Amino acid sequence: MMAGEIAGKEEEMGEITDPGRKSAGARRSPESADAILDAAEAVLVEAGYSGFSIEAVARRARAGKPTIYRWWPSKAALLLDVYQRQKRVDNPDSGNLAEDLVGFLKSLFAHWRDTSSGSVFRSLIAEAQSDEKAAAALAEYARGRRIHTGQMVERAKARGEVAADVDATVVADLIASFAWTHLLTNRLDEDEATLRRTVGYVLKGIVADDAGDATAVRRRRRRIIARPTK
Amino acid sequence: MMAGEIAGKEEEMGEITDPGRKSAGARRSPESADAILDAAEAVLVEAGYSGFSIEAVARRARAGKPTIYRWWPSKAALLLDVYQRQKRVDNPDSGNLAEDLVGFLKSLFAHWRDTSSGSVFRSLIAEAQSDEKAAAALAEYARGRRIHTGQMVERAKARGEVAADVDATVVADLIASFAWTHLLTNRLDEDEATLRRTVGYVLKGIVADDAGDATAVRRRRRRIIARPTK
DNA sequence: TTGACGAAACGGAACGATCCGTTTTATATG
DNA sequence: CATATAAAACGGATCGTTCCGTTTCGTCAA
Repeated sequence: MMAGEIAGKEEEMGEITDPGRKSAGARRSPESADAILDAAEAVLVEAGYSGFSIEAVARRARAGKPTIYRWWPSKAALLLDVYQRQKRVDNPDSGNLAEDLVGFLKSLFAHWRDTSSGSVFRSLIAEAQSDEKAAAALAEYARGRRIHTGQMVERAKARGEVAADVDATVVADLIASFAWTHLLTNRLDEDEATLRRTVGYVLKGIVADDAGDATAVRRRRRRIIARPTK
Repeated sequence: MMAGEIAGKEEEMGEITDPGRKSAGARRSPESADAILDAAEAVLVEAGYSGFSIEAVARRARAGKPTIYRWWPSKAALLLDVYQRQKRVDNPDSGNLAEDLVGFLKSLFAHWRDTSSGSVFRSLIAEAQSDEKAAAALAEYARGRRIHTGQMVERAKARGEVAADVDATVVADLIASFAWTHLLTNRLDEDEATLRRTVGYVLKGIVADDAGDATAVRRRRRRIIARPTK
């Protein structure tokens, strides 16, 4: 589309005013792009986020800095592309939401821990605190993931496992928040019992069963209270 | 007392035409420490995290860089002290956990949004991704806050509002995680309805009331499933 | 078809600015 | 005298940009 528009404009200019020859020139090198992305990942793995710089990536990739800046305006943009090219964690679909959510967290933590994706993503979050464009891109990405993760909840709603008025993206936000802070605070080795307990609290709540009349009244009114305001 | 002393000194210094502080001589200067912490906060507010540097803080505080490095080994350490000197958000104690948690989130979001503390804390989280000491300090701080926030849940347990076997720090972790990601993704303006809904999901869960026998059985077994494994 | 041409991309080098963490210098104070 | 301080300076690193020579590509004329 964009390239086609530019080509069209060039032809118009050629007909109207200037018989000069116009070449499209050299093409971008996919090999260079891949080498830069590979190098970015390698530098992050080997030198950590504090050792990550465009200079280091350029050196590692045997690429010119202007080449990197031509395609990626910032460190954050580069990190985002590195993260985007990495494999995504799938949503389990076991027919049971607790199993799905626990399985999802376990897979996500293992993925973040065992590959470079954890380092990439936490670096990206850090960059987003000082780079507005990165912050916008991260917010957009997070929005998409909330919808995707929320599909597990939507399926549970369709199965009648979860109340019909539950907002799946709010639940997904809770689960993702829990994962993010675990990543940011070096807790990707959380034990499964805690994951199960946490998921259990979200699914079944924490209110007491036998607290007495006050709680019983509260439970009878639960539907009303939880009714959406929008 | 302190402010009065400084005010007097400013008048004296104005007369002398020298804006610098008096040296405390062969003693540590509390004035310098305060000036540095004040400057750190001001630089962060005015220039954002991307404009925050030890160089800028030194310039602003009219302090030598060695002086800063003598007391704070890193940007993160400085940011942590800036955050620690700021007012803490109190735990509401209304006798109702939902109100307490919603009130807590509202206060925390407002605090982070309306003062520099939000900028400080998110910068600190970002620093913790590249500085191991900062990461350890942040983890320690987060641990303390989980216990503190968990007191709202402990009180609810004592009231019989929350099941006795609920781990208060896990609940606090969920709430804090939700807050952290809101801070990191520029969502401190979240509407109260969403806060209430989120807190509601944690307190009362999201499972369906009338899903049929499967859910009823699950509810009868809930106590067993939620039994702690440790 | 071949060769020349101009445009664009490339890697490497260099640039001026800024910051880093450290050392040096001059001054003030106990 | 010993110590802390602010200011200045230091060598090194990175930033984002410009410059340079070379390569690649599409176009055109012979």
